[in-house]
Amino acid sequence: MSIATVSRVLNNPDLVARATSEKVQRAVRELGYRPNLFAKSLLSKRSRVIGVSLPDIHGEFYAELMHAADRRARELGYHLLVSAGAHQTDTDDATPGGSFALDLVDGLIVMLTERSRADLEAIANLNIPAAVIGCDRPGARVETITYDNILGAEQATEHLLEGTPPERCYFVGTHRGNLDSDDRARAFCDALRARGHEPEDDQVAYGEFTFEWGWDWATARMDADALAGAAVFAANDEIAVGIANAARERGLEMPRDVRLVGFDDSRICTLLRPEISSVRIPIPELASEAIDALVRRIEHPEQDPKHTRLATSLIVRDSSRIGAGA
Amino acid sequence: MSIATVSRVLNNPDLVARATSEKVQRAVRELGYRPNLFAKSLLSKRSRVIGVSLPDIHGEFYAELMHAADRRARELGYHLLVSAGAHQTDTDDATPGGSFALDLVDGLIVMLTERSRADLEAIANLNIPAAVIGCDRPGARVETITYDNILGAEQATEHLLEGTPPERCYFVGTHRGNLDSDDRARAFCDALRARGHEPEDDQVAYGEFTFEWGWDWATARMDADALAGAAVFAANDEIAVGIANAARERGLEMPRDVRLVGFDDSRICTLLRPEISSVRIPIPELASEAIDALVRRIEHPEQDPKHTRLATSLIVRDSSRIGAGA
DNA sequence: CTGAAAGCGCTAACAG
DNA sequence: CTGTTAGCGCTTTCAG
Repeated sequence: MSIATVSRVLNNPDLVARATSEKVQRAVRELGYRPNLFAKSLLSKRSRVIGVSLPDIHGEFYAELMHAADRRARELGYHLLVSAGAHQTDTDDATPGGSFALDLVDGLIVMLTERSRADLEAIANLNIPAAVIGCDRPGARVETITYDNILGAEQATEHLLEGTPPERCYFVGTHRGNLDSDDRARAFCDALRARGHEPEDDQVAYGEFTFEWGWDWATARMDADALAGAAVFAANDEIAVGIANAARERGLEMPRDVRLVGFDDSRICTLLRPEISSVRIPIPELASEAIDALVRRIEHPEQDPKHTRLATSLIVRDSSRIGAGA
Repeated sequence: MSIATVSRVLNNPDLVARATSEKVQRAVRELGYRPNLFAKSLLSKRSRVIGVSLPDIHGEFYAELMHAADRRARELGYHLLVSAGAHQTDTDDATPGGSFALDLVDGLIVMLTERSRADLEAIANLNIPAAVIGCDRPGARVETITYDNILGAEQATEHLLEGTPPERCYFVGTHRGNLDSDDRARAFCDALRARGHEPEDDQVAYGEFTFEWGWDWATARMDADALAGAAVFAANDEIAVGIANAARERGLEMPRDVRLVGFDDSRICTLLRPEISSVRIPIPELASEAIDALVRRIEHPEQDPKHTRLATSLIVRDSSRIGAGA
């Protein structure tokens, strides 16, 4: 019985006689034989491993995304190699450990959150099948999967504008240059302009994606006695929670004195009282679309990259509800 | 210039003349040459990839653990291949995709949370370097890293007993068979017994690690008018938050009417008002100890496996503080 | 110090 | 249908 026959039994069972096939299969089972993947990959140039490069993003988002991505990947017979920030080290001086993963992996999913980070071009130039989450540009030679920040932010702002005059509406974001926050800020401003109000400088604030920043912003406004009667759109839920807690500490009630909407629709929104309105991002879909897109790129490189954008949707809860006085 | 020389330049630079070495290095840079990892691994039997198998645990814990593990792994030149539940499929009928990862990986980190899941023996029998988080047994042929549930639960219970009589103390856990919850329940009961009180059946409840279960448990107790004056130790923070919200809904105040301690010290504890006392697990240490242990096992298989147990510590906040009336 | 040659475990092409 | 052979890209003897 030759070694080639064994290989055939394992890969093209039809090319081999029933009798021999069964004999081989039995032997395989008894000896606990398992083909060496390195040898296999050396030949096929495929590892069935997908690399996932994430920024150092907020815990819950990361966990949900990875969970769904892992699920979809294993359905398709792939495994996930993760790293936070692998992509940076690749574009910088390539450390042995840093560039290492690229050669092991059939393709790369990169989540981009900053305008300054290595952009789509750089990723396309890696010359490896790639799918980018969170950033798109028509004509890019990589798959892109985004969520519609503008849509969600528009809905949130319109909702606030229904019960609050434009000059009393505020946007509290993270630093300029963050792709999500910038989009949301823009949609917020556009919605105000559509009502004929040009946003003042102090209506749009830039800080961090943290509880503390939300708290500090709200505290500063209250010190100036300028929060009561306002409607606030926070660029994520952490900021929103900071604002909510600061407001309550000072005796302001939601939605009576302050109306509040967050972004991400994370677990915390329904754990606080009142529950916090937020814009939902379909994270599981985001993850599985990214996996599907990348696998398509890996297995059918001849097809043109697709650019997918997922809808977001405002979930209205008591923190911003009109006529839900305490 | 021969191919062997290039190999030497890249791996044993000292075995080659300065001049040639530099010529090669320049060429490498200019041509963007990168060694094929599959060929390398085929020879060395090493991929510098660590597999991480996680149960489907709560998001935040998972995210923190992975984050710290990734960090430590890359410091040591390894990459992380994650999957939730890969280990089950390996012990069950080995699907092509399921068993696949084992051959690619230099070692495996498995987090165990259930008594019924494939245990330490099964993992040791995989015949691959392994480190287990969350479960230990003296003499096991794998590295184990655990956190001291007993210590933290003891501290929590003692703290509650300082201000509340033993017969008014309650433990609210997840289903029996969960390693963490069972340990914490046991420590709770032992602490009560040490005060001469044998815990009643209704003082220890088993449900799920969810907000809803905490809410339901608290609601049922309040329906029986039996929560006021109680001190509750919840097996995780989600349960604790459910209890906290249910209690507030019915006008009970913490810590005046109910005292509450959770477990995990997650973000939510400091976002709610009052802030929730909780037992802290040192997740980053847990992750890096696991990586270190596994890498030790991979690189020095001759050494005996170590069994590490990390301390936990009670963080007292307003939800349980004695004399912190509302 | 450098080149030639063998071989890691597998699959694919080619004979038989 | 099955065995023989070549070779994937690298490291490592072994000569020179």
